[in-house]
Formats: sequence, C-alpha cells, structure tokens
Amino acid sequence: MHLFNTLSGQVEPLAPSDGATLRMYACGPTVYDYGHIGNFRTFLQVDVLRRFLRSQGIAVRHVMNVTDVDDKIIRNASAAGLAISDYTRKFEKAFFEDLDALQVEHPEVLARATEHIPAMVSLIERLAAQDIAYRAEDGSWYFRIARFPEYGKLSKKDFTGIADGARIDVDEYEKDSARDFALWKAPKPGEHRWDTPLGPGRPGWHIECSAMAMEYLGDSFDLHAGGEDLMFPHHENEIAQSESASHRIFSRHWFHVRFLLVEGRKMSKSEGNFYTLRDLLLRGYKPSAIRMLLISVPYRQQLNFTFEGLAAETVAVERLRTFRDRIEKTHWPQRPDAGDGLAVSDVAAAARESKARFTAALADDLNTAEARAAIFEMVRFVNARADAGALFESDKADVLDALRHFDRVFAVLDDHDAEWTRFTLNWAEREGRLQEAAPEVLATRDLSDAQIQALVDERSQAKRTRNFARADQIRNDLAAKGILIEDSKDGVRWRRK
RNA sequence: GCACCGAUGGCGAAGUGGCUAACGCGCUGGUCUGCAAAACCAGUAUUCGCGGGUUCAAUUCCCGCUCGGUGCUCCA
Repeated sequence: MHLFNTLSGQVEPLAPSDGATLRMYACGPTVYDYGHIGNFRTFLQVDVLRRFLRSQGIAVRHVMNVTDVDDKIIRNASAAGLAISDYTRKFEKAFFEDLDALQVEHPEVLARATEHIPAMVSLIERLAAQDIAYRAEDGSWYFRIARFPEYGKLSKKDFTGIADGARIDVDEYEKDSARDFALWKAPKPGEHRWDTPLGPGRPGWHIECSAMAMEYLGDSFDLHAGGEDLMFPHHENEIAQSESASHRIFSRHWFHVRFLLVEGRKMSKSEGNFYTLRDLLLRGYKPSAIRMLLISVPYRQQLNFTFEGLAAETVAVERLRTFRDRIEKTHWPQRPDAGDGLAVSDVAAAARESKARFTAALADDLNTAEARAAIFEMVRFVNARADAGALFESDKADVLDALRHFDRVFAVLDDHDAEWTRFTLNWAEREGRLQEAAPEVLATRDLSDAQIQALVDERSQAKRTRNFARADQIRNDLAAKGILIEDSKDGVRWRRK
C-alpha cells in the first residue's frame, strides 16, 4: 500500500522492512481524564491502518504507550489526594473500554511509562556519555539540540539560528539553549519521584516514547503514528533523542492524523463544543455511528464533526446492516439458465468490482471516503437487482464476501450498540452522572428485550383482530421510548433507535 | 506576526487538465402498508470561495485576495 510520509512529504510505499512484520509505534493517551472524540479520531484512523494491513495479510506489531505520569497527572492526583497509580488506573481502564465500544483493535504491546523508567534512564545515560544530555543545576537533564543538526527535519522547521549554542537564560533553570528540552525532571517538594543513577525525579514526556519504542521495536522500525499536534515538538524530540543515541534512522514512516472541528469550530471547553465519547453515548448516539463518522473522512483532511453528520451516519450504518440481513436471510431463487455454470452474473461481477475498488481506495493513502462509496454503490445495485427479481442464490457468496471484506476494516456491521449504551448508563449511575443521559435513553434502559417483545406481540395480535387503535397506541408508546417497530412481509422486527 | 493546510450541492464529503463532478444524509416522487414508520427504487450541483494568469481546454496548474484551520506553548 501507499501512505503519506510526513518525513518526506510524499506518498510512499509502506511495507514491513524485515519482509515479515510491520513494526509500528503509536502515541497513546495521557490518562488524566476521559478521552474525547478528537483523541478517538486518531486512534480510529490508526485502527483503520492496522486493520487494512492485516486484511492484506501483513502481520503487525503495534506498540502503544500509556503516559501515566506527567505534570497534569501529578497535579490532579494530588488534588484528589490519590497516589498517581490510583488516579491513572481509572482513566486507563475507561480508555480501553472506550476503544472496545468503538471496535478499535488493541495493540500487540501496551507500554506504561511508569513501568519503563530504567529503559529511559539508560537511554539518557547513552546520550550523556556523548555529552548530548547534560545535567542542569537543579538536577534536571536536558537534550542539547545544537548537537543534532537535523533537528527540525520532521516538522520542516529551521533551527540553524540556535545551533551555535548561544547561552540564553530565559528559563528558571540553567539550560544551555532556550530550545533544549527536558529529558529528566528534578522533583519538586512532595512530588512522586524515582531514585535513579541520574538523581531523583521523573522522566520527561519525549524520552518515554523513544525508550519504549526502541525497547519493543528496535532502534529502527517501520512507522510511527500520532495526532498532527505531536509532530512538533514531541516527535521531533523523539527523533533527536533516538537517532543521537543509535545513529540509525528511528522510524522510516511518520503518519499524522489531522484534528477535527466540531460544528465548524475548534473543539475546546471554552467554546462549549468539547465532547468525550461518553458524553455522546449518554445522549443516545451509537458507537457504530461515531466510528463510521470519524473514519469516513480521510485522515489527512480536517473533519467537521456535527450532530447532523452523526445522525446521518446512524442511518447509513443501519442501511448497511439491513442490507446484509436481507441478503443473508432471504432464500433467493435459483438462477434459471445456469447454463455452462461459468458465466459470472452481473451481481457477482458488481460485488467483485466493489471489493477491488474498496481495496484499491484504501491502498491509495487510506482513502476511506472512496472505499465506502464503492460499498454503497454495490448495495444500491444489488438491492435494485433483488427488487427486480434478478438476484439469485448463487450471487450470495460474492456479495457477502465483499461485505465481509468491507467490515474487516470498517467494523460497523455487527450490532453491539445497545450493549455499550447500557454499559455507559451503568457507569454514569456509579459516577452520579445519570442526569446527563437523554430522557429517551433512560426510558429505553428500563425496558428489557422480553418486555419489548411482549408489547410487540400484543400489537401484532391487535392488528390481526383489526384493533388498530390499540396497535397504534403500543407503537406510539414504544416510539416515545426509542423503540422502532418495522412491519415487513417476513414479520415484525423491532430495534432500539 | 511568521510558516503550513484547506475552501466542491441544504449538510458531511470523493475526485479529475477535456467524457453524465463519486458516495452518505436530507429533500421530492413512487413501491409496500389498515394508516404510518421502516425497507427498497427514482429524481435532486450548467457547477467546484473571489479576482487574474497559463493552456486549444481549469473546479483541477500558477499568482493575489477573502474566509476557516493548524503549528510557532500543554494538546489526538
């Protein structure tokens, strides 16, 4: 496949350099709060990448870090009167629950910063041995940027002005250059600290990722991913640290996912358009629709997240699910003129073409918009043939195969939505946040499937006796609680809206 | 302020130097239905932010402008 590489500024082939396994590192969450939809756009796009690679038969070794110590965590934990690990554990757990709700595959390796302090220390020691890392008067360690001439090659910034190492003491600490960044931070009074050969303190953010990536993937690996904001300084610093230590190319390929807008504006707490995944689930939006929306706009485009768009994706996902059900569960007629049995029907041909177009679109820099268009075109065509009585049992395999292929990457066809909504409501109840749930969502919660089925059956009975007033009453009551009843030739079906 | 990215129908968006500008939603009409809803089908941009240029030909390339976003500081 081909993928844009931030480092070269070009779309380039991507393949495992060892010919077997694609080794990739993706910056994970800092677990100080619940994840928001912006976070998840990045994780979802990385998921699309790894799912597509795997669907193409490429093995993936994906390492993701969890930053479970940083300034914010230390501040919040002490404000809550908790040990750092007690504070972060809750949000780390919530993060993985959110990934599960969104059908995001877990990485092969999960690396917590606090469990890799020795690797970070030894990396800093390697740099210190070359005088690239130096200790400041307060006990913090810094990276000497003037010693890495390529600094800026990822973010395309020009730092030649500071390469002379002119001493600029604008900081509270004694750095040799204002641009030099912290590798190891001396502890402040009362702060959690690790006692190491470097002295007491805690790791800087950037050294974390370098140390853990190199520990699990080697000095040099295939791909490094993250949100666009991480390009500078985080990833630039990772490159500087790692390549200074190893004298090898750190990551060959850099994958950056663009930020999203919410209702046309930057998402921020002050704008009032800041949403965690859980906020949306409490409002009754489905995880499948959120996944579909966040995936459908190619990763290099800014995505405008709107509630109208989310509602649209809910319908789009439902249409695909209905289509699969229809194809799978209907007993289609045998083809009348099977003839030589070699000719490919127009339906089968359309399905194969759709599958090929889908794969080609994703192979072309992960064009998810084009890929899903290929599937929807097949859906429309096959539905039309089915309505015309020209869909046959022998076409089924190709159509379902194309859908399976689609869903290995998009992962929206299997319906886990109600399950996650219920999970989120239970969580909200424990957290005392149930009042944030939409009334319709709460109403549905108290209705078990059996109760709904009983009402649906009662309505069918009422219809049979032509008691339409009672039938309509039940239908309206259920609708008010978010339950939709659908009558079809094959019987009555209901679902949670 | 400096640097970079984007601007396509009501909304979200794909795409291309010339063929009918994908796809989803919405809307309108139809099929189905006791009526609805759902489901399905069909129709729905003489036009790609504005101005100029290059070209036989530009939405697509170049320049300027306007607007939106991002980085330069924590941020997915």
